[in-house]
Amino acid sequence: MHDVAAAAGVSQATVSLVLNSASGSRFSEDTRKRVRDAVTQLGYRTNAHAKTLREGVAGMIGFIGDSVATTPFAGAIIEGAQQRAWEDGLLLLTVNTGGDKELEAASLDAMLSYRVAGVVYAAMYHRELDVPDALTGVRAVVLNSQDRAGRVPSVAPDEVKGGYSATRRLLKAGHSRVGLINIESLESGLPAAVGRYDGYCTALQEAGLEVDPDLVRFGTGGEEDGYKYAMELLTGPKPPTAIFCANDRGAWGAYQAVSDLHLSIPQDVSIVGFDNQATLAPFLRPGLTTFELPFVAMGRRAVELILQEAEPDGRVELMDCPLVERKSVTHPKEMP
Amino acid sequence: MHDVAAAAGVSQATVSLVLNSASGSRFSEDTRKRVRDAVTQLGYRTNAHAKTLREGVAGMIGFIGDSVATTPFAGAIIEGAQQRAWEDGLLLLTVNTGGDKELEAASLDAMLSYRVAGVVYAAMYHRELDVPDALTGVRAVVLNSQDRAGRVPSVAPDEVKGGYSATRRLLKAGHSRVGLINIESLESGLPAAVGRYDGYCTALQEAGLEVDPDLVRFGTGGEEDGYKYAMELLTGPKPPTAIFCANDRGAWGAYQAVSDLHLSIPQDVSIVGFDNQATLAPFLRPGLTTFELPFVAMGRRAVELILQEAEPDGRVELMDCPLVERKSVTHPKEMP
DNA sequence: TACTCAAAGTTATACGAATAACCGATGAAC
DNA sequence: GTTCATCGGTTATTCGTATAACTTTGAGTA
Repeated sequence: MHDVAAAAGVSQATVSLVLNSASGSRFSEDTRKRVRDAVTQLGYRTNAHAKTLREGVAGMIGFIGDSVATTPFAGAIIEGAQQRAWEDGLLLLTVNTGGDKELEAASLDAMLSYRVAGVVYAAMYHRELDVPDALTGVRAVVLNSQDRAGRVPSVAPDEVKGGYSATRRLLKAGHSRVGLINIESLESGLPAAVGRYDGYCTALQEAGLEVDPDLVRFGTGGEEDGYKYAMELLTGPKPPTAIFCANDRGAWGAYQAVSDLHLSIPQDVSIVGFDNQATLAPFLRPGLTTFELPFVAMGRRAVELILQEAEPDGRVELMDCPLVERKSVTHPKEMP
Repeated sequence: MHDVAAAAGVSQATVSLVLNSASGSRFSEDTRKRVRDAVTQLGYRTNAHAKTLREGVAGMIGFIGDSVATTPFAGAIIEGAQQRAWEDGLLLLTVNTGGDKELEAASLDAMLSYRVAGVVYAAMYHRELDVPDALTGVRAVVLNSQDRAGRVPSVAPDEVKGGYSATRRLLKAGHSRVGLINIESLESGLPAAVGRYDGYCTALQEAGLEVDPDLVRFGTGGEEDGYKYAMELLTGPKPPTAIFCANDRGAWGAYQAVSDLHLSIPQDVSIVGFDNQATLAPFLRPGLTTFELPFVAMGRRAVELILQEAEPDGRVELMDCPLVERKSVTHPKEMP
């Protein structure tokens, strides 16, 4: 900047003021032009560190993920966070810890050394977690999970509503025997498993139907469980006419079971998935009707909370999972 | 740091020297203890910007990707880059441009303002690209692609060797009629399509076999093409006993075709894929033998090139695609 | 006793930008 | 003819750290 000042024949302060002050009338047009010319000619670029040093806080937001970068469907979470950050001219300083607590602490430390405006602490899957102590000193948001201690605000998908909507989708099509293949046991405490089950029950009860334990299965989220339990349900005494698979991988297994039974989707059995897994759901035949985890929206929202002036509390903000309509749902056979 | 100095009853310089100097014998043990106590008591954390300001270059590396974060199988590329960077204590400043050239230029500018130690310019898929001008002023590496102008060094998968190895794998199993379902036409110029085809031809010729155009198909990379062309090849006059699908999605389609023809993999036809797509290849039945794009290794290598002292040239560094052995290959039927 | 040397610190400065406070010249108002 | 505002800048200082160069003290040595 001194070089620019010298080249333009003005003082360093003038350069700074010309480049930054919004109210442009402070200096003569001639001077401003000389400054700008010198800038382009010298290829001058401002030093963000000097600026940060003076201003106290950097134009960066820290993003710590456990395995977000390597988890296919969660990469979008970074995308959303980064989009929103950039709208305010901020960059993202990202670290993928792979679950390594030591790396987590060390990199968080490094981020704080860079005086980031805040830290997004993102998890690969929705759960309750303990945030590192150092996080409580900064503006922080837990993403796709919730702080067990309830001190840090968080943004997470609304699993209950998701399970409710998925079940509603099938009920609305006319089904009254709706199976559920869940991704985990309720004892696991996994919000996705518990919440989607809750939503399922609520939707049924609201429609005046009972929750039939014979129609509910708890697996481990793999497609082999989807296969096994779909097989069980469909070959049972009173088979369901529709199945809500609490994840797309399970739905894939269910597709294979339906195929092996020489039945068709959706004519013989309707299926709704969950996750809208990009590499799977659109490519199944027929395309899988499913619900999307709002990764981009959640990433955006988390950054937004950091940018907000308001003092954060430990509130959990739940976001809707939108329906992605494809071809795997229709009305049951017996209904004309 | 001044506060720490005051609390410890020493000068700021002493604090700095105590905290940073490796040769510890400069100060008395007593003083050093007082300094360290003051640091922990005050919760002092060094200001990286001040440090950078003095030293000229930041402990950060810029990472610009077109859609890397949202492309499922390429997230690993960030992972690798970040791992390697962290080994030298550096953080990654990441931006996902989504192909937006304006955003790309602006964010690159911001990165340079932060005096990053270098910039990794990563592409979602392997191609030839034009790097932004501003990149030539910094230490930069093109990742998963190549600089058309040849000025910036790059790291990319060795497609030719990949195609060669895949074909070899089938030849070694005893097949002599090996089909190829490619992901794109040769005219597309797509390195993955051209390279894998080259490797395929080389392997055949090396084995004394001719490249039979009737056994080669060019699709667009979707599973529907895999289905269609596998169907064509297998119902043709002289069907292949093995097919090399130049991507896993195509292989998935081929699986479906084989199933529809009431044939079995690998008994009736062996299949080799490419990409080792995490959400697909391990879950097909039987598991798909395929080749892995070395994303983590490439990410690591790119950062390594930036960290290296050596003055970079425009060299293209090709990295091996390792074989991931599963269950979709065996010897042909007629061979006992 | 005078001199050297090591130990244990301290002082001063630079990095690059932002900005509060100041300053000189010109023209208008009273 | 003095005052006073305005224009168009400049000077000086601050942020937090690293480090070259210097100082002080005390012990050892010739």
